[in-house]
Amino acid sequence: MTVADDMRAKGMRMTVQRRLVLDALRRARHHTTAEEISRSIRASYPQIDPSTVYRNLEALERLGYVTHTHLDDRVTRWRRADSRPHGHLVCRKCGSEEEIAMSVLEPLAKRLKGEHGFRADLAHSAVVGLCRECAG
Amino acid sequence: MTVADDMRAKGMRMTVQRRLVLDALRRARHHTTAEEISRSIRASYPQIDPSTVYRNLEALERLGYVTHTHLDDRVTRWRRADSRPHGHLVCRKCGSEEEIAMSVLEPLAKRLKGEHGFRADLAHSAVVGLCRECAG
DNA sequence: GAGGTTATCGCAACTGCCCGCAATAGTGGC
DNA sequence: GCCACTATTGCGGGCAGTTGCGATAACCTC
Repeated sequence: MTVADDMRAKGMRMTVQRRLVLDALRRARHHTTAEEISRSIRASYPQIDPSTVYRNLEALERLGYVTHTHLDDRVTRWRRADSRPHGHLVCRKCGSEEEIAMSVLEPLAKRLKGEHGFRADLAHSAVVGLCRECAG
Repeated sequence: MTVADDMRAKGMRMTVQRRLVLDALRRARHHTTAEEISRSIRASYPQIDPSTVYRNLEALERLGYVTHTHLDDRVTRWRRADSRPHGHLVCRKCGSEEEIAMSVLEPLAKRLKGEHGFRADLAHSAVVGLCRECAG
């Protein structure tokens, strides 16, 4: 089942714009921003509006093809859903970012599930704090 | 030592705008938004610019008088630093919010400190996921 | 392949928030 | 009190992202 088929099966349409967003995400090897995707598409197809890119990222996310993460700035980071999930440590002072294994976050997820029935997505937002250097 | 003295000792100035922001934060009993603070101040002092409110919230945060938290929308929540810290569970589907004790988050903070030397502020961003009802 | 339905698009305007700049006004020293 | 210094302000404009709307174009049916 192709992405296009999956979309059609859900009453959605496979448009050129959608395909371009998917391609851009495939080319980007890691986290990307909507602005970056928009810019790379508009280099070849300037008539495609940034808002279309945003809406398509959301649509693809609803279908489970992409996910997004928030670090400690105002920019949303996007990645394909089939890339390996991981957590982020972001230093609020120097801005450094470190990726950490989900296994580190697992015990908290388990506890939230057990005590609150809450299915936590701990890859969704970075853990903010002070890195080793800045904590002093 | 009053807030004003503390500010002066750090080379900052106690302005009417600053005092109004502090007062608004004192009146608000829980999380507030900058927009809310701005609106309540501008009701009486319409000449005070929203950007001034934002800048003052940041200044007061640097001094340690207030902190902010991110739930799962684009709005920053502010509260006085002397209110009891706590975590948040936010459901990405129904939007429900639940407050949780910091003790639940403590073990992760301890582990991040031990394994990565990272001093995590786990009250800074909400844990996003699916609540008991939406997880099904 | 033509036609009708409606998901999606491009556009323009808007949001919460941030920033540069010239004008203003707290502050410490006299 | 008055002055000089400079932190802070209001303002205009920018940024990432969102939304309403009329026009367009994928899709299904025949």
